[in-house]
Amino acid sequence: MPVARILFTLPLPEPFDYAVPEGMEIAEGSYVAAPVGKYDRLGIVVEILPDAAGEGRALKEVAEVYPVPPMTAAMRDFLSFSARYTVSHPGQLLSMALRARGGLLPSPTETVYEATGAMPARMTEAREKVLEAAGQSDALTAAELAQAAGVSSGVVKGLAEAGALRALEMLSDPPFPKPDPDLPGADLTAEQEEAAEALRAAARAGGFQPFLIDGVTGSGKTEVYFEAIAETLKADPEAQVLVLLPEIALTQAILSRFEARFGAPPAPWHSGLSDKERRRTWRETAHGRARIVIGARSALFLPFRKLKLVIVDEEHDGSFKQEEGVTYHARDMAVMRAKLEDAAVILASATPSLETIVNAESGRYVRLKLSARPGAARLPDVELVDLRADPPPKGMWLSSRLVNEMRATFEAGEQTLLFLNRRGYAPLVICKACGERLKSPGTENWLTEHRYTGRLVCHVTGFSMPKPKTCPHCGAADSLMGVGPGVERVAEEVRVLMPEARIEIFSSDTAQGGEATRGIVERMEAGEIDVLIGTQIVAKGHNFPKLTLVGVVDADSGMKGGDLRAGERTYQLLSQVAGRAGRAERPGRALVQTYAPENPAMLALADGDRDGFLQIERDVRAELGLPPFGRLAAVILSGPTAELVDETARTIAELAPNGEGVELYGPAPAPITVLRGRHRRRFLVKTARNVDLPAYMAAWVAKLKLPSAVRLSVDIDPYSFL
DNA sequence: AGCACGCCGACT
DNA sequence: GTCGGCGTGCTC
Repeated sequence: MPVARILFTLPLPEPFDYAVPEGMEIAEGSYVAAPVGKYDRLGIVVEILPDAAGEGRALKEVAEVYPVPPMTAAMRDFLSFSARYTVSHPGQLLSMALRARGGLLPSPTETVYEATGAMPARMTEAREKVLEAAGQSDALTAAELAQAAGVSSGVVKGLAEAGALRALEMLSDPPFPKPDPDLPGADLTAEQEEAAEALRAAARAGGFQPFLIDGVTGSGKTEVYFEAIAETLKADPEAQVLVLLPEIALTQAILSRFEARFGAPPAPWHSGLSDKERRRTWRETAHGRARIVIGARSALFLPFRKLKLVIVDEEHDGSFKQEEGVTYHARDMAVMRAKLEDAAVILASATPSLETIVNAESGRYVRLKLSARPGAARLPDVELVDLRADPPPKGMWLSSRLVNEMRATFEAGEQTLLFLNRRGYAPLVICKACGERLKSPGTENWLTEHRYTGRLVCHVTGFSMPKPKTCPHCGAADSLMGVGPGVERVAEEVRVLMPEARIEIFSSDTAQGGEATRGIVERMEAGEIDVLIGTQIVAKGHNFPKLTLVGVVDADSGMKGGDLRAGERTYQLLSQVAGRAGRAERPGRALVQTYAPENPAMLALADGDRDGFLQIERDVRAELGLPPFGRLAAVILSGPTAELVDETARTIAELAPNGEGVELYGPAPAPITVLRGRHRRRFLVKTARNVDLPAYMAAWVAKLKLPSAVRLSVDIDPYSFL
């Protein structure tokens, strides 16, 4: 009997061996169930050993082979690579690829009803309503039909018995309609056509090839990559395409654009899907029938049969970084997946990340530049406001220059967006009597005053308390004072300066959940808001036609603050926020308030000189040996008490292997010091570019024996490290 | 992951 | 005397 070596979706130390019963159809990559201990568990066959391998061993038998085409070797390689790269267990990566277990079995069927045209012998009001509902839409189930007609499902049954409705068995997860790559695409400009042709040529040639589409908003990036999709689908009738987007960009609008171009909507994959929708997309992808899949970062782990093209749109977007559990960056993993699949990969952005720019300039990626189309929104004129020359009055934050522009904008019936990346009223509370700075318990984090809720909040740990009447340090009454600007305070200032304007705050405090966010966005679109004051939440994918002025309240705060990507993000944020401003006939302007107008990064910003700005960023990172010129990983320890975690941190620090070109920093409190009652400490590991960082991390972790209450997680390529 | 086995504290 | 806490080890 042959032996199947099976990797399970369990944290077992290695794949386990099972006997393959006579007559069982099994292959490498087969999805199987086999007994582990008491239960049958899900796994995949990673290897089939010859008959002799089972001799003299008491092996259990494979219980079941699922009727799904075996996982491809490329996908299995991708999972192994990802497990090694992220310093995670292979079984954990396999679970990520098997998120929709229902997809392993054929689609269930359901009974649906359609009108036969015959009238029942006895007609009632309820029966009429059902027949009317049945005539209006495609076949519905009894429950759906009854609900549409507002009657009980007994009426439907009665009509079926009377011969007026016909029962049909239908798949409850039907295949997706086939996209048609031969439908005509958009008319392309010469520049777009040139880019599209480069992509089409790659699709025809096949094989791994990475591209960057580097084009400003409105330059037609989507139309250009649509051509790559069309050519890929034409070149091979089995080829599949994966399009990754940030979760928030997965809107009906983008699905409609795909449908308009290919005559059918793509198969969707994101966190909001129901179980049914999820298993449908999974099954259709695994069988190779879903030809275009559009999804958020986790779609990267779908088991395609023949993946020939991967697109990462908005590749700079921070939400491609998975921060919990298995931490990965979907953009980087997408490139690796494409490589293992021998597929083309297209990264697209108006503000590419520095990593991607460096790859493009070194020639690893083919760069396709798209400039703005005539008539499309232009990037706004950016003007620096020197706060040393035009300081706001004491306790205020807006310069006279900015206020004058805001008034003029308001009088013209246009909108202003003020950008300040600080939630709440004031980022610091001090006591006028004794000078005490109020901090979050057990940390050095300042408490932020939130007037709206009347509380003091720690934005790092989530600690919050009502604002005390007296100073907790010296006991003085009414002595606590908020220092520095937050969006609430700037809103207060605008209310005083422009009492007639309609003002709203847009931050994660005022826009909890999609509902509230949509409300603000709709009011802004409808012109019901004159001044919107927002944190970085405003940068996300909105288009406000009447927005013509963007004011950056404190550009300096974004540039410092210990976060490696702060400068880069400020630039991206600003060009995105500012990019929303204005139309062709109403050009936008951006006023950027700064105390350092001579700072080269600020000057590049003012000139709209993205390449110059990136050059500065690149020099800084190269100097410090930071990504993409070096590698970073973080180790996070968490446990029930600070003492236990600190002690564990000291022990594991001593066990860190010495490595050439490896620097270890920490332990230090993690960016989120206390999370769900667990205290966290963090190490940062910085290595030279040529060091195998995952191997180093794995070697370190393997040596450790932690107290059971302490958990350790490794974050390769950490994104936030304030 | 789940589960069994096993060794110490307060209960019918 | 036992019920049950979770630390440790095992699953082909």
